[in-house]
Amino acid sequence: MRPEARHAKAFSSLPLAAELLDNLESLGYLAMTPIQAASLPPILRGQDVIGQGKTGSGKTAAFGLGLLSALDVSRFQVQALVLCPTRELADQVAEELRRLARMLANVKILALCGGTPLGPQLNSLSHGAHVVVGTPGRIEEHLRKASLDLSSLAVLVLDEADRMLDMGFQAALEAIVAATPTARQTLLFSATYGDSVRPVAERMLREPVNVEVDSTHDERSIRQHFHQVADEPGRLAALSRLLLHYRPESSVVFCNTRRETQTVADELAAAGFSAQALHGDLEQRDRDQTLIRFANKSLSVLVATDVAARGLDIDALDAVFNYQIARELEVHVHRIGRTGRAGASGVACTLVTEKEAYRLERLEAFLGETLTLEPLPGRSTASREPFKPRMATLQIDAGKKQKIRPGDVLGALTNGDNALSGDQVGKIKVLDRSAYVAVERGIAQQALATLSAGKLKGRSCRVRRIGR
DNA sequence: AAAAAAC
Repeated sequence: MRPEARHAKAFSSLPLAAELLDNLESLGYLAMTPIQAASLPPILRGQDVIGQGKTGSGKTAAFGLGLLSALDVSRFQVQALVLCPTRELADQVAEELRRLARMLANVKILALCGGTPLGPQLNSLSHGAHVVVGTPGRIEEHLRKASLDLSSLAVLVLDEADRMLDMGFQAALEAIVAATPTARQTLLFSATYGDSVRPVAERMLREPVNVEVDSTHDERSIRQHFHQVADEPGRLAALSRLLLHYRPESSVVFCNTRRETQTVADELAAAGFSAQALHGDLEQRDRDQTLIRFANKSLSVLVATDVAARGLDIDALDAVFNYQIARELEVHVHRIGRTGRAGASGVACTLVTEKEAYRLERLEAFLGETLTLEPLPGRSTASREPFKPRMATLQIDAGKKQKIRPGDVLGALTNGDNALSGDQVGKIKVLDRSAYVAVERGIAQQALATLSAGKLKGRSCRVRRIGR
């Protein structure tokens, strides 16, 4: 047991249903994290809460347990809505809520995001749901079509609340909030809150309780380095040198534009790195597949816009590289928070040109630390090879491990996730070095997410890399 | 001023 866990409070001290407590125990959630211990009592009393806690501090379970406790499962109406700023985050939150709700009978949790066909969503909605997790655009569209009824909503959650409250989401958010009862409970959660969001937040909430736990990242677990580069070609050379020096198995490179993300990913791939781009211009199925390959460790370097800055929960991310320094200071905090999660150590390197020096100064003031430019590490990277992911193994039911190769078809499995209906069947096929559920009856996308989460109708299914 | 999010 970790020393700080000694005085931590147990979930059993809260007025939670026995099914929830049993499930928490089976999930290995022993004690509450600080943000859970501070926010759950007011949440369970029905109060509005503005929660602030560093990335990976357990915010999802905090509001998740709150909203699940507020459900009346016998009423088949949408009683809780969670809004997220990216589709990937919404999917991840829905998955975590399903994990938390596992032992509650018949709780229906639906993810509604753009980039996926409307038809299946309309069909699912017609069968009813208790909890909806989604992105603003698609939720607004369902409201316009009257396919989603929020008049019985009891709990509204804004995840990554400061992003949800900024200008770009304003119109959609207002339309959605207007469709909910004013008597609802409203919960805001984020690692950062810019100054501009406070007044907007105050208007949405009623006498909110402010819960704040260690506002930013854990400085001890993330080593930050700043390196000066002369010009744009110098940036790419510096990045490739850093990748050869640290040789991270999994790392994210953040760029400030989609275009640059694509260029850098292409250049790295041409130089022999296992790199792919992730940004909002890509098809959703490409975004999903890239993230799954990254999680499976068949892809080593993810070159991304800030679509991946928040929430993205990939464990064992060794390093974050900022190709440019982020435009917003809060975003920098979210980006580097992708590494060093759950106590693991991580490194965050930021490339800075002379022109961007003023951003470094602002960051210094924001973080309240002295940030010094260091020379690039690793004098002798010339002879080093880029990190290459190896062959993967597939393990089903903790049984015999199977080696998998590109093109292999491993057989059929029934998918038991409650997001899918009936007897939809997918074949596990291997593309590249990652396991993949082949397209059959158009369910590939959801089946993919389920496979990577390790759930296939009672079977535990895990994709691992061999060696090292 | 860029990114995200709707077809």
